[in-house]
Amino acid sequence: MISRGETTATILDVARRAGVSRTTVSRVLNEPDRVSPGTLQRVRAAVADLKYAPNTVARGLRSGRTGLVALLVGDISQPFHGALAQAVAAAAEARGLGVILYDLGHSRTRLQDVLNKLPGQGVDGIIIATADDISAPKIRAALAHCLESHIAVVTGMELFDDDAVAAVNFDPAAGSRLAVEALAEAGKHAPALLVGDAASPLARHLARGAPTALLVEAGYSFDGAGRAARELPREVDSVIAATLPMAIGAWNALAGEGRDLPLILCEDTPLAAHVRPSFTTVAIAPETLGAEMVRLVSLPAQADPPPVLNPELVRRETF
Amino acid sequence: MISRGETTATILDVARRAGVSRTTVSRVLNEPDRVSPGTLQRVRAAVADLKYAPNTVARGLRSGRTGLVALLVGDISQPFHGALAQAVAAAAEARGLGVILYDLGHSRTRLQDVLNKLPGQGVDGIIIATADDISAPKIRAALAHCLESHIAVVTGMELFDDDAVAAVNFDPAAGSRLAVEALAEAGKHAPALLVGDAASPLARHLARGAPTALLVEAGYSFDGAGRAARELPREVDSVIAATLPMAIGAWNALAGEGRDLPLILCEDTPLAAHVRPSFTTVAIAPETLGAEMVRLVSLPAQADPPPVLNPELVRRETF
DNA sequence: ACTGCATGTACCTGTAGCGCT
DNA sequence: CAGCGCTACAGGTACATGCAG
Repeated sequence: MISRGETTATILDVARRAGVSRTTVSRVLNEPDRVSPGTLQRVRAAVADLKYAPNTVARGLRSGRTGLVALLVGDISQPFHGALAQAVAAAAEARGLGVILYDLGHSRTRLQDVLNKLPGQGVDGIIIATADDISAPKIRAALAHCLESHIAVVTGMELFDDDAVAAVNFDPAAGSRLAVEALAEAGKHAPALLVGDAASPLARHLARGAPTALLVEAGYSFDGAGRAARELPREVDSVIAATLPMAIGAWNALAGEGRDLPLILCEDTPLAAHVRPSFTTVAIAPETLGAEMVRLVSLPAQADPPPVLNPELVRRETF
Repeated sequence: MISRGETTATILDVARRAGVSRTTVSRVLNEPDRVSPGTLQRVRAAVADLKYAPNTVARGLRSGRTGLVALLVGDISQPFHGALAQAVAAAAEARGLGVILYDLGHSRTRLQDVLNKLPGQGVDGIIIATADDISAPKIRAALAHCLESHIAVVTGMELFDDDAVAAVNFDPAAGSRLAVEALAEAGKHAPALLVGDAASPLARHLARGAPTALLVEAGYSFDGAGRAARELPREVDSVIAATLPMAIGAWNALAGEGRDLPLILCEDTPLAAHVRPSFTTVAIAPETLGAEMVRLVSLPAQADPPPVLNPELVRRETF
């Protein structure tokens, strides 16, 4: 049924068919203003006839831009990262960019390996969408090499102070602060803050916004959060959780013990609204984050500072 | 991208430093057996000295292989697709391949657009991990074009009978059959089968394995499944659901009406085990599926037929 | 003539810079 | 200057050839 045989058309085929040179075809594609209407039309007809699509590999070799962006996520199987990847893919598509996916599994050595490999891969930009600590010297060195190779680098939050690396202007502390305030208004003054890795920048940011909260490290898993929740001191009267799986794990563990503490989740994902119970969140929509990351990565290095993104409190069943 | 003469060495720099020709350096990298031990060592030393990494764009242009595989998913924000993407990324990494992510949003026209673009993108393979109908003539034509361009194509299940497109040897009907049998043993003989899109191959496969079940189309969303569940006839005594969000939506809707029907979910994802209630599944682990897809896509076209993957019943709280 | 190893050169497909009309 | 073409690349790999033993 599906047959093979013909080969794909090159720019030369189009040029011959339209009776022009390769250069002219190239111009029709890249600078149409500089081509006369007549040739424009003939070339475009030839392009359509032959179903010509420029070979991005060849283009990349000559121009130095591949139209590819690397997306580095901590763990793509987590609901939030899935939603974020979707947003990034959509925003990238809108700008004619492709997205290469790298799942880090929260591993620092893996991050380092990937960063070392990327300059040779010919990507135009790197989006680091992990909340893990990436300040190790070897990682900094790898990042520096990427920047030397003129690859734009963007992080999802302020991971370290370095002007060369753009960061989305979103402070997780604003979210945890909002959560603490909302809980306080409801008379809850002793929240626990459940984070995956206490040493991670995300955890430190969240803790900064919730200085009164009891910081608890629970790993990123359901079970870890469940165990941590069961060991929460009696005086803890509410919970702020970093990720949805952790929130679910903690909630189920507490419910199993008959403890019904209000809980606020610090990330937004469609699932949070639809699981039972649905989770109250303070967060930024993944769509917003993804779009902003892609915008930053495709921007010239020293552009105006990114706009501040403020998290929003969405009340649902857990608080 | 990579600027010349500064930080990034080319194969010519290595060749000069080692006192050999470019060809020899190339061979050291690609066919080390064909190089004498002495030169091998000298060239490798030069490579290390200059921290040389081959430019994959240039390599791709000449060799026609880029080491990139396109992963087309129906909706990456769905938990199952996230887990699958993770598995695919891991398996690809193990074979030295990169993964370009395309989110289709269950749109046929989007699939068509992507397939039309891929031959020019220089990908070596395409993994179609959607369960949607892809048999439209225009899509077939686009697929044919990909195959003509010597791009390997793999689907996650039998989407149509075509030898040129490899498919994972997994029959969803085996899963739904298993589900029906398990329910029957428990005295449940009138299950409803909740699918996202009744016209999709997945739905048809599942229906084939569960001919006695009432087929209900619910869209892929929580809410759609909830509405569909509320309208289930009284005689329905159990539910088989295609996706986790649908299972959650249906379960919550039924619970809201005090109806407590046993439910079996036909896809596996970590979340299924950890939400409350945890969902009984008949499925194949995403890791297995992902690994198999990558294996098939990196195989020569007419290799031996893929091994049969059999779904497994995992009992949890919903049945 | 056959082997083992290295070299030379023609590509792969576009785009940049400059030149011509 | 507008409109288009020529040619030299970009950085590798395929293939044919060269040259010892």
